[in-house]
Amino acid sequence: MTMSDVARHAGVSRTTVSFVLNDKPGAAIPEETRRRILAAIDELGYRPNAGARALAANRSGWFGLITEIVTGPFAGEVITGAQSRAWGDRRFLLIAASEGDPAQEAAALDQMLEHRVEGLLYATTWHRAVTLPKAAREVPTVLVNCYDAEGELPCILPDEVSGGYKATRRLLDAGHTRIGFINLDPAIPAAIGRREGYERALREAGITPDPSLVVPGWATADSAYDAACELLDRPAADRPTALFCANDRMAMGAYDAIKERGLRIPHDVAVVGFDNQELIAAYLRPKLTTLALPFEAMGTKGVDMLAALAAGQPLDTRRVTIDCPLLERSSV
Amino acid sequence: MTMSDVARHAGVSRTTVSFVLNDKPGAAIPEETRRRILAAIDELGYRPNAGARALAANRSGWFGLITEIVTGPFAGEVITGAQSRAWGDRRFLLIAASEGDPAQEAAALDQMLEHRVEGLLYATTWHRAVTLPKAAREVPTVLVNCYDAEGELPCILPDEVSGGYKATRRLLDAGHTRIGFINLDPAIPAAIGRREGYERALREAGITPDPSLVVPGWATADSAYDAACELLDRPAADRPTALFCANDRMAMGAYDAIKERGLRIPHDVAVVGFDNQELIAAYLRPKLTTLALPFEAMGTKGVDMLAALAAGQPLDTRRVTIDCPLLERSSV
DNA sequence: ACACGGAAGTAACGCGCGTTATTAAAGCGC
DNA sequence: GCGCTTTAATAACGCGCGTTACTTCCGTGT
Repeated sequence: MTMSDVARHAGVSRTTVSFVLNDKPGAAIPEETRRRILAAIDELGYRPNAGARALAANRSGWFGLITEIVTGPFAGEVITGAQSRAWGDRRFLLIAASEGDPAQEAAALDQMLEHRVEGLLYATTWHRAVTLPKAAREVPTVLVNCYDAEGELPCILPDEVSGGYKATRRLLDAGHTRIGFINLDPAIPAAIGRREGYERALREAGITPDPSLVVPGWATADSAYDAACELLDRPAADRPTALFCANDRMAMGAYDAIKERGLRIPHDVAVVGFDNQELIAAYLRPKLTTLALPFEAMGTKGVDMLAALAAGQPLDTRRVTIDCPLLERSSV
Repeated sequence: MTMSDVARHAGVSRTTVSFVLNDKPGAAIPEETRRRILAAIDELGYRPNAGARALAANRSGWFGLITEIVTGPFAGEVITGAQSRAWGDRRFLLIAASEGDPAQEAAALDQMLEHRVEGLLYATTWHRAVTLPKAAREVPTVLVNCYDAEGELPCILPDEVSGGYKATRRLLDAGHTRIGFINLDPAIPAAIGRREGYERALREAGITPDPSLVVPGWATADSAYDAACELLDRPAADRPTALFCANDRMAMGAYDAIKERGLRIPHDVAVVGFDNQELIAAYLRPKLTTLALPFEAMGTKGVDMLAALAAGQPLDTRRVTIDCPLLERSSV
C-alpha cells in the first residue's frame, strides 16, 4: 500500500495525494478531488510510511531519551511526561537505558544518532552533576534532573529549596516548633537544597535552626530508623514533635521508630517525606504527607525545550527549576 | 555526511562502501580497499542513516511496545528486558503508554503501523484477559502478562500456580503448618493460580487446606491489615503462625497488624509476599521474603517470540509461562 | 593465440515520499 | 479572435541506501 496505489485508485497523480495528505498551502485542491482521495485512502487502508516521509522531508521526527534505569519509579514518569508532549506534536521518543554503564550509554547514543534524532533528553535518577559523551554535542541536548559541570547545556531541575521550605512550612503551620530533619548525604544537591529550604522556613517563623536536630540518613530506611531513634530519645522537653525526612524510604524507617515507642502519627509526632514514592507514601499507615518530585513535568518541559532548540529558536532560560508540589495525606 | 561522501573520500564507488558496511557475502573486497573505506568513515565521522537503510532494505527494525502505564514499577522491567534483547539484534522499541484509554491505544497503534513496526508487544500491569484493537492483526503480536479471550494470540504469563506453591512450600519448610493466606480478588487469574499453588503445597505436605485461613484482601494495605487482624485474633491454638500475602502492599498491612500485637517477624509470625515491589519489600523491616514477577524475563521472551514471528518461523508454544523466583529476605 | 573463470568494482534501479518546476485547461477583458 | 492570469494537476528530481546486473582486468590452461 503506497501513495501511488492511492493515486491510481483515486484517478489522480501521486503528487496530488501528497498535497492533500500534507495540507500543502498554496496547492489549490477542489473539494471534490480531496474527497475522492480521502475516500481512496480509506478504502485501501493506506498508511503513510513514516520512515520514507522522514527521509524525503529530512526530518526524522525522533527525539532520543537516555535514562540510567527504566526500572525505577521515576524514569517512567519522565517518559510519560515526555511522551505525552511529544506524540501530540507527531514526534516520537527513542528510549534507551544506560544501566549506568558508559559503554551502553555510548552505544545508545550511536544508535540514536544513526536514527537522526533531532534532539536528546538525558535524565538521571537522582539530582546530580553529569558529564556526557561528546557525541551528544552533535545534536541539541537537554538535561533532566541533572546538570553538566561545565554549565554549558540547558537543564531542568526540581526546586529542592522550595521543596524543603514547603515541607517545613507545613509542619510549622501545624503548630510544630521543634522539627527534626533526617537528611540525605550532605554533599548532594538534594540535601543541600532541602536543608536550605528547611532553615529558611524556620527563620521566617522566627526560629533559629538547631543543627543538632539535623541528622544525615544515607537514604535507607534502616539508617533513618537509627536517626529517628536518636532524635526521639532526646530528653522530652527537647524532643522534636515532627520529623521532616528527606525521602520516603527514610520516612518508612522513621515510622517504625515512632511506632516502637508507642507514639502515634501524626498525634504525637508528625512526619513529612520527600519524593512521593507512591508505593510507599500511599500505603504507609497512616498515609504519608510528602513532596512530589515533578518528574512528569520535567519530562514535558524537556520536550518543550528540545522542540524549541530543534526549531532553531533560542531558549529563554538555560536552567529551569520546577516546583515540587506538596501532597497532603495523613501524617501531619 | 552520506555514503557518497565516504565513497568519494576513499576513491571508490558508493556500492563498494555499502558492501563493506554490510559485510556483503560474495563481495570480494581486498583488505587494502576495506581499510581505506573504514578509514574514510572514521575520518569523516560518517554514520549510516538508519531510516534510509530501513527504506531501502524494507526492514524497519522496529518493534512496538504498548503498555498501560509506564509509571508503575512493572512496565519499566518489561521495557528493560525487551530493550536489552532487542538492541542486541539492532532492533528498536517504539514505546507507547495507553494510560488505559482506548483512544490513546488506537492512536499509538496507528503511529506504530506508520512506522512499519515488524511486531507488537502488548503488556498489561496485571495478569488478565484483554481484547486488542483489530488493527493489531496487521502485524505479529505477542501478549505480555495478559491473554486474549479468544486465545488466538501468543502470550507470556507468570506462573502463578508455581509461585503460590513455592511461597507456601517455603513456609512449610520453615516448620509452619497453619498458614494464613491473604488473597486478592478471588476472581482474577493471579488469585486463582496462587491459591491453587498454596493448596497443592499444603496437600503435598499432608495438610488439608482450611478455607477459613484464606481471606480476600482487595490488594490494599488497609484491607490486608483488617484481614491479618482477623486471622491473628483467632484463638491461640488456631492462630496461623505464618501469613502468605498475595502481594507486597498487603504484606505491608499485615506487618502493621503483627507488630501492633507485639508479635515479632519472623519469630512469632512469618510472612511471605508476592510481586517483589522493591520499594516495599526491600525496605520493610524486616525485609520481606517474596516472589518476583518475572517481568524482565517476560519482556525478553516477548522480543524473542516476536523476532521468530517476524522472521516467519512458527512458534513452538503459543502460551508460555515463566517461573516466579523466590527472593529470600528476612521475614521467614 | 584464444577462451575462460574469477576478482574487483561500478552503473543503475527502486524503496516511498516531499517538493519544485512545468503544463494544460479554464476564465477574463478587450 | 488574442494575450493574460488563475486554477488544477502532473512529471521529474532527490532524500540515503540495498541490491542486481554488468563491465573490466588479470591470470590460467590449452
